[in-house]
Amino acid sequence: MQARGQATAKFDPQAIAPALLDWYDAHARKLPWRRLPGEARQDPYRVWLSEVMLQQTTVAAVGPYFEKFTRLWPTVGDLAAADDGDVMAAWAGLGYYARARNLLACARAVAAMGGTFPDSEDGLRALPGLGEYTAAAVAAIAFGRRAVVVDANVERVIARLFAIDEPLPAGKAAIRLAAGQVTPEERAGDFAQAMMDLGATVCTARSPRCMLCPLREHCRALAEGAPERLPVKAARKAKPVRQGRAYWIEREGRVLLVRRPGRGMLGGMRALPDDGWSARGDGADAIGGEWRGGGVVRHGFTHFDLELQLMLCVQAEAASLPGLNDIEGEWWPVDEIEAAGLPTVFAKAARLAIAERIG
DNA sequence: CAGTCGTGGCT
DNA sequence: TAGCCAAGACT
Repeated sequence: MQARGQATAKFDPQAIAPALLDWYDAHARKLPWRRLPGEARQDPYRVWLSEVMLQQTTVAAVGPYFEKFTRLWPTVGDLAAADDGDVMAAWAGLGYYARARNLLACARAVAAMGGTFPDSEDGLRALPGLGEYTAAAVAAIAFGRRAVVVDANVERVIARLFAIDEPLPAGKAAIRLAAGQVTPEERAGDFAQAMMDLGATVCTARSPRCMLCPLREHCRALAEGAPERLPVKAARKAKPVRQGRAYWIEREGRVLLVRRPGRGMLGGMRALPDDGWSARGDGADAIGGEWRGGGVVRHGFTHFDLELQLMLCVQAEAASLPGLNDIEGEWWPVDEIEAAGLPTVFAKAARLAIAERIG
């Protein structure tokens, strides 16, 4: 069964960290939130901010947002003092908006503690938006703590190294145990980042580049011949398609925008009025006036696909629209719609509306 | 445990 | 193309 001639005899958990750290010293990705050459340790604020942004989000997507946030709010105290709407608008397009709400709550909690982040895993874990992963990551990367950092990259690398084929999420316990066995006492932060670099560039989900892997001699899954098979994951449920309507109500070059409730789908974000496709309604569907269809926006969310029918009401005067006064909103200049901070689904709808109202 | 919660890129 | 996937947290 040793089709590729890899020696399982070399399987040695103690050899993994040194080999990986050597590889990291030579191949670490240079990322904006990593310490600069000569810096002993990374700024906890920047580590925390990047880790929250990177939750379920790619490095490429995070880059511009990290630059924007650190430019607008260089310290956790600056962020704590920021206006909620400004922060939500700055987050627009990055997704999972509960992260932005928790980000502000966390910044304010830290500010209330004197502006200094807790330096222990337990202390960090108690902050809003920091779960098991993020608390461990910040503790290790920013504070040099020996913490076992397990994200999807680490799960994949460990599942392959140890040939753990118990399906996730049930297999997380075994993976975490194994991760603890290979996490070094020193340089735990570098080790965590090395595991994630390896997972992102070499030990990838689809077609792992095992020929380039510094741990190939230590990998049971490779020795068994099919590393891409791991980790095993439970099948996903099919996504339903939901229908909805959004309303573009414009007069004198301004469009009516609303603020969505503070929790739930797109919570806290600026938006177009809609008919309740996301379990809410703002009354716009009851407005009388001259409406015309403006095309359909298709947008995929995590657990459903949306077909959003855009409705346009451009030339009517506000006073002539029965029911409009029932909506709490703001008239936003259409020319500056990019600055409104709309989530992507509504940004798509706005682009379509602007194209439609011209043609 | 299982559902909720975005988005863009890759295969 | 359609599905899969990503530095998860929260309820």
